[in-house]
Amino acid sequence: MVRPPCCDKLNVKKGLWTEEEDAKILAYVSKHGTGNWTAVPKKAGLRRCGKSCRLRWTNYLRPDLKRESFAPQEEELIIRLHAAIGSRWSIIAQQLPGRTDNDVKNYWNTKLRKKLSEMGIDPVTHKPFSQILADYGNIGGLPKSRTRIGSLNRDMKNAFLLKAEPYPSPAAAAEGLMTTIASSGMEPIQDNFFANNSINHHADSDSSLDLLSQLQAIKALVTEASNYTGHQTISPDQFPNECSLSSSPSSSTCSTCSTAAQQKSALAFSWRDFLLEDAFLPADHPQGQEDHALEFSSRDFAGHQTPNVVPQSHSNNEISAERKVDNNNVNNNHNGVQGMDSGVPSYGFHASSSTDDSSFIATMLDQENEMFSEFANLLEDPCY
DNA sequence: AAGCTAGACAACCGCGTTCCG
DNA sequence: TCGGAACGCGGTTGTCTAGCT
Repeated sequence: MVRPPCCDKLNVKKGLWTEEEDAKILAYVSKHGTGNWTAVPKKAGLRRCGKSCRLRWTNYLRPDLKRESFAPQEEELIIRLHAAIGSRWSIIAQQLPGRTDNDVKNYWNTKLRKKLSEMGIDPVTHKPFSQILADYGNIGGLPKSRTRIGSLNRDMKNAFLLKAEPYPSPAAAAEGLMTTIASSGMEPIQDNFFANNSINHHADSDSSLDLLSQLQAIKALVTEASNYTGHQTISPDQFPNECSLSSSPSSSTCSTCSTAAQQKSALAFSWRDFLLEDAFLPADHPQGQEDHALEFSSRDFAGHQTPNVVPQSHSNNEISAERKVDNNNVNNNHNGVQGMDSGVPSYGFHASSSTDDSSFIATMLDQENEMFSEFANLLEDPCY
């Protein structure tokens, strides 16, 4: 690959940025503004690639960046958006004021992916692992993708072979996340979006959604979020660490929530709330009746509000210290989502106690190995 | 106390898209 | 219309640090 001209010099510095370099970037931007990043290194007196300068500014130095840890509601929104549009981190980040795509991506890779895996849900497809394995039995219509299978392997490993499981059981893990959902008061994604749009989404939902559909998904989800926060976009102030659906005053004033949606209580959450609706849902499982207004264009997103965040100046250490506080807030909210199994399709997977795990894992892995050997040729991806 | 490991996050890389002459 | 430069994005890697043995 041909390096960009700005990076063509052998003496371009790489690696972590120093405070001096940061100061130069800040001084330059405050004086000249952003843009023409290729000229920045020279004008700012930096031995850095312009691309690196832009990245440093975008991901770290920008004054409107939020430094605090992700709130449960932000977490929830990320999960839902990821379920809707996949790893379009920049789009997801746009719905999280003060967060960069890099932030969201890192948070997903380090926290959320693992959390879903521990719940027995494939973070790529948002389906239970057991169901994906079952899909292999009907492999005829399955797209060949080593990536997805690799992900499955990796995430199943996370889910079942962790040496120290943070949760006493998958059910507890699920409960922790479900409680997060309950506190956010949001609706299941498939009810509010997929079920109401004639989008043919399959296991590989990422590729089956066109841009407009993705934007619609975001719109619906963000609208949902704002219904509970009472604001158009989500700002830091709108994310209390703890909240309950029942006490959310704005839930009754929502303009786009359907009656059916409003009738849902916090106790109505189920496993499938985290899954993409698909053809495998039991026939007797009626989809949501909500009919969210989705008549808008992609322009709706162009006017995304810029967050009004007070500029902050943090050192790396400060940020690290702040972020380390976060995790406790995420799972400490076990405020009584009971009856996880009520109304929950099992998909052949049962959140089990630890005593059942070994046999369950063995069964799953045996099944996986069997299918891999049987369909090895199909699983070969010629692209690699 | 030293070494090891895993988690968190910053930064880089490669590629696709957009812009502009 | 075309080609090069700039920009933006997503995946991946590197580095630092805290916790554990």
